[in-house]
Amino acid sequence: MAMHTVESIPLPTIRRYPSYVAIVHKARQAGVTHISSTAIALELGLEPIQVRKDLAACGAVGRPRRGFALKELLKALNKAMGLENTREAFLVGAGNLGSALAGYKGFERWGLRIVGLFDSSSRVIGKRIYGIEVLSTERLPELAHRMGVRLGILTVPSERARQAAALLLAGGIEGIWNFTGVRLQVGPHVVVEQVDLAASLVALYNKLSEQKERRGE
Amino acid sequence: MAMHTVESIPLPTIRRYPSYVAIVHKARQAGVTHISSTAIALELGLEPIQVRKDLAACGAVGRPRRGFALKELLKALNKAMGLENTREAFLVGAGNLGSALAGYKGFERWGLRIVGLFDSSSRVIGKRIYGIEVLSTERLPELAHRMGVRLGILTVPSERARQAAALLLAGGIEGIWNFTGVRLQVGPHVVVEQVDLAASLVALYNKLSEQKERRGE
DNA sequence: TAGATTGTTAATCGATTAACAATC
DNA sequence: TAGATTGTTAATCGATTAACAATC
Repeated sequence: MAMHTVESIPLPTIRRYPSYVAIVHKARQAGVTHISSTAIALELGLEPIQVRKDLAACGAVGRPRRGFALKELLKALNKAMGLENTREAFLVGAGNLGSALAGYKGFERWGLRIVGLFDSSSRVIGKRIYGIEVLSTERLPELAHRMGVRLGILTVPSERARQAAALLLAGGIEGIWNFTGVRLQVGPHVVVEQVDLAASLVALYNKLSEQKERRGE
Repeated sequence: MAMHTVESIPLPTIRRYPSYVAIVHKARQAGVTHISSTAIALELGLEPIQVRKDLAACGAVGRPRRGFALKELLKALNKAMGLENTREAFLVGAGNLGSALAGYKGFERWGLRIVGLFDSSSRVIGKRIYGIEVLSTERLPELAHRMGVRLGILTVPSERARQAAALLLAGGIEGIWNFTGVRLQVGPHVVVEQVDLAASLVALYNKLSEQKERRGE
């Protein structure tokens, strides 16, 4: 069967899609049926041409003078983001950040469901956090296989990052959402998305000082 | 006084600096005095040439055959990141994520001290979170001015993002670390660093499916 | 000395932005 | 129709990567 290869969408474009979705929802609630790239750009502080390029990438088609039909646009964006099916994830490290993520309802909207919490500390194991019991990390690999869970969320202290990642890999996990600053060594079968708060903080400092320099120290 | 303009460092480079610092610390504990770009690259999964470019940008100078002196390198990195002085921040939105950030000790290492917690919900106001009392958001602008706080951390639900940002701006804040998905409209005097978890999650999905495609569906 | 490593200069690559014809 | 908006094709820009001479 000849499968026509879908043009792969640049990652920076993909990252902007959630904010486009937010705008589309807002427009829907305002009662309109279409939205132009200009309007989206204005709202997000982007260039209209960039919005059009991004939307073209997901296959959305607009109409001159009207813009993009909200319903169609939403469908195209969701499809491009891979939000058609829900994904289940295990979270390792039920500390402050881990608990916060486990308690955050908003991820359901982005197709993520946290179905297991793991920790290595006996002070936490057995407790319930937002209705989910915290299990010993020892049980992770077997459960991951049995439940067919493919995503891992890593929120352990950085000293334990490697160790925890090893458990996820042993469980056959395919993708890791890594909130530790540690760069993980994973094989070619596994992908990692890094959320690096230290990097972000330092970027903020830099923007601040650049900005001050711009207007004379 | 003729001030020689410092070459501004690319943001992607700045964002990698914290992970370089982590490697340098690790090397120090291992008892060595120098480290090569090759060694750093190997550890982080980068190209040696990129590491050298990055290190050159912060003014670090290495020696052929030896690499970079850890002590000097650390000093140069810290300076480039602007970590010489500590920065105080107010956090708005003492929910799950906000509390987690307030409780995270690791930020001190990156020069950040959270000195005020604010929330609009009377169920939270007056409570103490990790030793800091949660105050009413109403008091934020005045306190920010009085205490000279210049950084704001935004962890409110997205519906209240604009409103909370307005309070920070009223308080004369210069930089916002924004954990809401909402793109804030701030004037030219204020910088925003976005931590967009939805964007990150969607990027992870994309990497997953790209990866699967690469090895035949 | 030989060879590993730095640092500079040039080439490549990918994303953003610009220009403009097509369209409703 | 006139004019706003799309979408394509080309130009620009910035970061990454390559090539290689300099250095210890």
